[in-house]
Amino acid sequence: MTIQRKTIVLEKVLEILQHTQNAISVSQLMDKLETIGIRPNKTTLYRLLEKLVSTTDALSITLKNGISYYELRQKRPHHHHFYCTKCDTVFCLGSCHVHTQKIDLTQLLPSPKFTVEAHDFNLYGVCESCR
Amino acid sequence: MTIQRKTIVLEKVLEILQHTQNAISVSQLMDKLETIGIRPNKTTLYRLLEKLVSTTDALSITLKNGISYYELRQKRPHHHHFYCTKCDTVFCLGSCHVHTQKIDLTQLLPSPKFTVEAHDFNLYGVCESCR
DNA sequence: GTGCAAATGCAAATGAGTTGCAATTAAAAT
DNA sequence: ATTTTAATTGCAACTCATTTGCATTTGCAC
Ligand SMILES: [Mn+2]
Ligand SMILES: [Mn+2]
Ligand SMILES: [Zn+2]
Ligand SMILES: [Zn+2]
Repeated sequence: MTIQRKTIVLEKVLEILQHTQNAISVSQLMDKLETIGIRPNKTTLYRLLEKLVSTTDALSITLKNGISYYELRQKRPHHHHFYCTKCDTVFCLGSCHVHTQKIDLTQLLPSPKFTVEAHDFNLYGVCESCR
Repeated sequence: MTIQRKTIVLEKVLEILQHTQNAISVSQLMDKLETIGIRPNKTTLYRLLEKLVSTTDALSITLKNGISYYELRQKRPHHHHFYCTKCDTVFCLGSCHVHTQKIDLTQLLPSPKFTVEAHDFNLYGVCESCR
């Protein structure tokens, strides 16, 4: 373990992740970087995001379109997402209802001997500006 | 629209889908077909499943591993799934808590003007027999 | 039997994501 | 300041589920 090198790409990616309300995909990220004149190699970008996830600075969610979207953990506690099928934007939702409403997942299981390690919950539909 | 042809593959696939408790992937389906001596072309299988889905006889769920799992609609009303990360089995869960507990999704949205068309909810963990 | 749409098979393409490996580069050690 | 070392980058090739094009086969209707 040594000190992680500072890079322009890392800085800009963090900046973009900080300033967006949404979770974003690699291709959306590449597009945003392109608008500020940065065209990173996609392997580099995947590796950077993988590192952010492994250090728990970021998390990724994967939707049923098979695409992963990334966001910084620091921004919000555990919550879920809304995917707009028109504009492909992934909006963050309010606090997870499973936790706020203390929903007992055990009673949904085929057997109480199942161990639940994670859950995901996604809404699909059309966002305000796409209506 | 004409009458759909009967085929051995279709019959056997329906039979397998009928008799399993779980939602199954194309590769799991091919494995099961192979044990009864049927080795269908994978394109054919994909097309068959796509047809079952388009006629609403079946539905597919896609998990964060990027793989789609299929099941017959007639078997159960709307519900969600548990994915065992050890054996890759997708178990069907009890009735959807969003409906049974009348959870108001609107309050989770960034704005009430969002239109929710669908939701999915998946549990990930270890099943009874894999513990 | 003939005609025709449905079904099938094969190879090639797709597309997100990954991997191997060689080339760069920044930081640490000298 | 120069060398050493390890992190970072880029490129091409690869993976793997799924899709597509296209030519061939097969049931069903007449
Ligand atoms: Mn979020
Ligand atoms: Mn099910
Ligand atoms: Zn949650
Ligand atoms: Zn539900």
